Amino acid sequence: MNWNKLLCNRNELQLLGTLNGGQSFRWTYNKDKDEWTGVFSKTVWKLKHTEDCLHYQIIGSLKKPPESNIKAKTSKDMYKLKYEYFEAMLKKYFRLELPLTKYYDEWSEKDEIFKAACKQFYGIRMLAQEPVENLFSFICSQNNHISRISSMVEKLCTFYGEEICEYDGVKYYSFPDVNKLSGSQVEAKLRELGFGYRAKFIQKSAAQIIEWGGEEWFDTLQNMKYKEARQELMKLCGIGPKVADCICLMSLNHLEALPVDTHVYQIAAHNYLPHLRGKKNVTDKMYTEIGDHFRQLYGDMAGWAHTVLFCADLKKFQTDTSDTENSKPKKKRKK
DNA sequence: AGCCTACCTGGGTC
DNA sequence: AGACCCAGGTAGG
Repeated sequence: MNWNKLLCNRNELQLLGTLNGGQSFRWTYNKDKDEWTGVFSKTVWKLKHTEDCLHYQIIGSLKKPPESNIKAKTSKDMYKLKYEYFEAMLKKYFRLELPLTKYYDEWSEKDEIFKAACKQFYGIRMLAQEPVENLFSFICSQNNHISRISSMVEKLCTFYGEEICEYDGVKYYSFPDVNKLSGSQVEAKLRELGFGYRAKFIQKSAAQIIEWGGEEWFDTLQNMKYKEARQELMKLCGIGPKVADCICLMSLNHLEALPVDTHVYQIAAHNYLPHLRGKKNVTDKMYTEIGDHFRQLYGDMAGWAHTVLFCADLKKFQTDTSDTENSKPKKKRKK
């Protein structure tokens, strides 16, 4: 199979931070080959980044390029059509039309802390994910570890998605459609699979979304103002302020949405809002204050900027803990 | 409105 | 070895 490629330098895209930074849970890295394998848009992708190009392969797909009007379809024409179609999907997923280096410069100018943090964390992109996958993945994320979230997302795909292809002895599945998750037996099955109390949230939210128009409901959310879309999402069972903001930011194109979780709270309290230090948990009031602070600082793409900071705070990306340990919560020992 | 606490589960810590 | 704590939170009181 041939690699296709797109011009894209390292400052414009870093695959590690973007694909393994807690936005999507479906990418795996092959260290020996320096390749990423993952699924989005019912398509299995393989990605690799060299100095100035993003290389990609289509391993398998349930999607078909639209029929063209070209009369003489040579195999070369067909090949070209196919790859134009998939390349457009890839560009959209990574938002490659947006000039990231320019944004980094702007955020650096507005904030010295960002300027220092971003050096090691160049090329962190906000993916344009599919709302359905994004929503159900982040229902799974609550009060949970990334390793367990990933395994739960894979279970959803294996049990309720469609098989796309088999490659190197591994079967790949699409993320399920909403109606597949809305069945009355879904909660019991997910409980059995170890989803815990999230099982009910998934089934109830899916049923509610179907009632409100299915996947088209997400289109209406995209066209709303951020705050309105957020309010609508929070009407679903299992979606609170944080997950609603994740969905707004990651799949509804509301880039000012800024999810405040324990990490972001720690960053904010340590570096920006000292009066919030030492609180036991994030109240609604604090949540709003932290979000508004960053929106005021970075402007209308604050959520993207915050994701870069979030990445810099994630333990797995830290090569040296000495410069960041103060941003970590102190271990409490209770006897 | 704003502050508690229970909640499934699995991995890490002491 | 066993009882904690904690994890990209949320619903219900």
